[in-house]
Amino acid sequence: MAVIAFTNPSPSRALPQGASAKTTCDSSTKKFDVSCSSCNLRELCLPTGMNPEEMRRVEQVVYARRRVYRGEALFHAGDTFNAVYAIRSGFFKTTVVDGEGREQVTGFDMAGELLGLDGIGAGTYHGNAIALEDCEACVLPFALIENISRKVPALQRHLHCVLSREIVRDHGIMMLLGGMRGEQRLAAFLLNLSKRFARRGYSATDFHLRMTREEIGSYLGLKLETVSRLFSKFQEDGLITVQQKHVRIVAMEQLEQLLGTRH
Amino acid sequence: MAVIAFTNPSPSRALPQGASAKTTCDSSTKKFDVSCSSCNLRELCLPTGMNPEEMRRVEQVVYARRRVYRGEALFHAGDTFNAVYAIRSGFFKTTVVDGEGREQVTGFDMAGELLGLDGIGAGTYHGNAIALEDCEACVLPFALIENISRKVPALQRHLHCVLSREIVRDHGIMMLLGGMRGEQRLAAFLLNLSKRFARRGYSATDFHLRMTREEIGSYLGLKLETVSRLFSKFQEDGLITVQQKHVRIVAMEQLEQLLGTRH
DNA sequence: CGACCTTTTGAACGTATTCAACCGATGTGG
DNA sequence: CCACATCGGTTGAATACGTTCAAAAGGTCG
Repeated sequence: MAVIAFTNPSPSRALPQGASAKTTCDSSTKKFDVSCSSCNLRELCLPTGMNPEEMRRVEQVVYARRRVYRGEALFHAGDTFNAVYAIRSGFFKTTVVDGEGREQVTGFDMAGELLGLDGIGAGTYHGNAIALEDCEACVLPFALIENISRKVPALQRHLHCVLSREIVRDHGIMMLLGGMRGEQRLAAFLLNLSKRFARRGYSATDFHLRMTREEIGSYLGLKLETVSRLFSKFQEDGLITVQQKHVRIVAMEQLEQLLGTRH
Repeated sequence: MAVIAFTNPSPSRALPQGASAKTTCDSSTKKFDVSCSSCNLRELCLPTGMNPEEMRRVEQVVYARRRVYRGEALFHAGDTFNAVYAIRSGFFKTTVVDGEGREQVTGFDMAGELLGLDGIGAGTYHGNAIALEDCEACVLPFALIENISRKVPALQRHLHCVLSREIVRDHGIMMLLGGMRGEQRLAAFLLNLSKRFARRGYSATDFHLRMTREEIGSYLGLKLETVSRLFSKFQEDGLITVQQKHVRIVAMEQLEQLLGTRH
């Protein structure tokens, strides 16, 4: 039923018919029985307060699931944009590469978050989404989202909120990169991860970093050596303990205070 | 006719009836005869390829115009979100302020660009929009945009593109802040301004900066003294000439090459 | 004209980078 | 199963870049 998505009912200029094959015929992409209503990421992905009929329609948006193994890309910059992806499990990084080949990590994304929104405007994805561990994602053909959101205002609103929040999130990162010292950047990063893990039912104080020091550095506008030094310093100062990729936040309060200090 | 906007036909959760007064009764806000079709910013603001009937509906979105004098705010962070604004004339800066009172400039905006998209998600604006000179903006009540975009797919698509492009723009700034040296940041800034002025029919090489060194610095993650020094250096190197706020790009090529050099 | 704001420039300082060496964990092939 | 190669991480020392503090000049506006 969901296949009608690819007859592309929207008047969009950037979603050629033929291109859908790329997303749908991928060997790792599988159709399945949709049941967003029973998905435990429901409250992260979906609008609230829909009636059963609306819920039924919104579930049509989820066309398939896709497995992505560690190191593989969910999509690359320049790929034709057909769908956005909702992460079901696993951990991604998103990156952009500029004309000179400089790569920058723009985000780390976990279950319940949406990837690919940067592709709507140009018809091709602007950045890359790379799996940092084995992942599973729901494929949401964007033409279908647009189509159904015309009929289900709750979905329309939800989409707009998600897009807007992405902008707000980016502003937060700009603030971090533009105005904070290394210490504060790393503190902000750890606290942000902590909050998001907690929201998903994991420990807020004890977690496993899935990205390298270099990736953290790229995200925070620091070199990997600097990140490493800061981790060591935080440990010496009794704020955290680190062993390789395992981090434990020992003094959450003080970590938060770090953000408050001027320069 | 456009007044129906404020009967708020959408099921949105964040647009209380009463709040509309704030936007509409402002002394500087005036109703007027809409004519997007004859506006010379048409191709910047509007979707292309609409039929006359669609055009008529989309024009309903423009509820009023608002004058904002230099130094005044179009909106402040925390204000109730009701509308996004299309800049008709003038120059704005957008800023965000974090919990500790640190302010960061997130963008400089000129004619044809949209402000306020950061307010959709939370129902209140996330940042401030301050006029850097006397400005005029079209008031586009967001409930109305959502309503009409349900019926005019071209508008829906346009909105999504605008939101997505804003995300892409922010990623560009993150890249700039995260991975470039001061020199490159300022070069990127000047080239970006140049392109946008050119697009609007102004000189690409000769323009007037409407923001202070401090605002440029905040935007670029540099201190005002550094910005000043970089301007001087660029002048010594024969890339530009500067006198206060007037900039002339002398060697566009070399300025572009600056972006290409590693660190 | 005078007060104030913005900009420029200098000198000392501090933070993060660079280069380099080393360690530890992981994974592969003999 | 161990040796070896590789990758990621840590740490040190020298350096570079941008900041900070300070002073003064140039503009702008009442």
